[in-house]
Parts: sequence; structure tokens; C-alpha cells
Amino acid sequence: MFSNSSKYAIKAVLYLAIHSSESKKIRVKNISEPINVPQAYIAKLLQELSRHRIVSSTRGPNGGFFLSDANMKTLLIEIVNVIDGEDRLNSCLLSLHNCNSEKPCPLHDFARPFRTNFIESLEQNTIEDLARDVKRGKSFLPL
Amino acid sequence: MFSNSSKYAIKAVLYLAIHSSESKKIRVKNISEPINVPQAYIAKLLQELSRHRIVSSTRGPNGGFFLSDANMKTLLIEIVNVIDGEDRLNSCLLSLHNCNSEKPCPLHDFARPFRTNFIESLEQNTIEDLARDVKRGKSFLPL
DNA sequence: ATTAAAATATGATAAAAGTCATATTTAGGA
DNA sequence: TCCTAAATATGACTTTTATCATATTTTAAT
Repeated sequence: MFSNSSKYAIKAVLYLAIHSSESKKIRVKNISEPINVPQAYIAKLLQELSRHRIVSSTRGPNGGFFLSDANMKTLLIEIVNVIDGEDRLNSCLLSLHNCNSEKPCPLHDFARPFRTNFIESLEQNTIEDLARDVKRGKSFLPL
Repeated sequence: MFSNSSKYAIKAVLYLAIHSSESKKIRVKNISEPINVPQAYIAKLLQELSRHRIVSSTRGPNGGFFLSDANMKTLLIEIVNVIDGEDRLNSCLLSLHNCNSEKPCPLHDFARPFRTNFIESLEQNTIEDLARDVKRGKSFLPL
């Protein structure tokens, strides 16, 4: 479904959504441990996310990563697309090039309902939505 | 979702379901080409499937792979489990160890409906069912 | 029996994904 | 201005997954 990297990225952004703000930046060291991802690895992912304006950052002393108000509106699909690329979720279950709705492969119709709904959910929900669920006790940490 | 290997395995078994029988064995050479999988690679997968009695085979001249009547009843989930292992489909979307229905992770409820339905379908449908769809013109080759 | 055609077993190589290390740049504080 | 703390950039290393190659075993036909 997701690559390892995407899972890590979602965890990191969600952690920032819950714990950071413009006035409360968090550095890599202090993100890596609570989300259980090796520091050097999450650093690399955060840089990629930062380049795509999915997370915000400032360098130097008292710098770190945080989520701006705009960042909070990031759709989940955007994170996945940046890390895994656009194809991963859209490709046919058997990776057949010629498979489409008109000429569905043997697994196409089989998987369609779950897949389209899943992608739609990723397209409709923001990181803020996930963070809200945690705050309301509907879902749980740790990551 | 599936590994590459599982996709290949499903394609091979499905090909055998459509084209082989106890009296019409097919050798690796003649499977690999129509399903677009390298010969040495599909050979290895077929051996694994054979070891688990998901496909049948005989050696020597005029030997080859085929699906017995019993093989036709193989559930899709069995193929995936043999090739990818049982964990792949069941693990939490974020690969969190502590995630479960009582203490769902932030993506748990989000993904639940699609995932459970998908797994149930794999548990209820056989390779014969997929082959039938092709024969009835409901789904299409090539693989 | 001998031969040839097939699967099987085993392991080697290649590519991709995941992980780690180091040097550079930026910015704040003394 | 200088020092230090942080992100950033780059690339090397490791592990896993995918792919390929070769030697062995089995079986049918002659």
C-alpha cells in the first residue's frame, strides 16, 4: 500500500501537527525518537517534505521543523505522492499496462471498490483531520 | 498491496487455470512468454507454488505444470500468503505494532473498511472464479 | 539401458529500497 | 564578528527484492 518511507513521512508530519507550531519548532533529534524512525532517515524525508512545502523549517539555533497553518491543510494524498510518486496508488493490482475500466484485468473489478474509496479518502482528508481525531480520543498514539 | 512476486504468481496460476489441464501440461517456457514474466523468475515461483500444492507438475519429457481440479479451488489468499507471507496484508497501515481495534492508530479506522473487504474477497474467491470471468468475457487478458 | 526433456534445487548477480555518515550552509546569540 | 546549533545536500553503505544462471534429478520414449 504505502512504502516504508511514506509511513514514516505520515508519522512525522502527524507528530508535527500535534506537537509543533510556528512558535514551537522541533528538531530532528526530538522527532525521530517518539515516532520510532532512525534520525538520519527521517531527516532526509523531512527535507524532501520541506522542499515540497509540506512541512516548514528554519535553520540555525532554535530552528527546527513545524507545521504552519497552511501546512495543516495538507491532504494525505499529497504526502504519499511526494514520497512514493503518483503511480504507486493508481497502478493496476497486477501492474498490467492495458488494464482499464473498459477492458478490466481479472482482478480489476475485484479491487475497484476498495481502491477508489481509499484514494478518495486520502484526497479528502488532511493531516489536521488526523490530528483532531487524536486530540478527541478517537485514535491513539504512540506512533 | 501485493509484491511483484505475488502478482506474477497470480498471473501464472490464472494462466494455467485457463489453458492447462491434467492432460495438457504446460512447460515453463510456454508460460513465461504469454504472462510477460522472465522465464527463470516464474520457474522459481512455480516451484514454490508446487511445493505448496497450489499448482501440480510432472517432470521429464511431456511434463510441465497444470492445475488439477483441486488446484482450481485454490483461494486467492492462499497464493498471496505463500508468496508474500501472512503478515503483509494484515499489518497496520503504518506498521504500528500496538495498533488494534481498541486502540486504533490515526489511520486505522480510515483504512479499515477497504482493507477488511479486500481481504475477505481474497478469502472467498478462487482462481476458478477469476478464470470463469475471463471465459464469460467479464474480464480480459493478456496478462 | 540410453538419451533427452522436463522440473527442481541452489546459489549468484542486479536493482531498488532503506539506512547511515559527513561536509556544507544558514541563522541566532554572545 | 565569531561561534555554535540547527537544517540541507550529497553520497556511501546495507538489506531486501527481483532477476538470472547452472547443476541435479526425474521421467518418458526409443
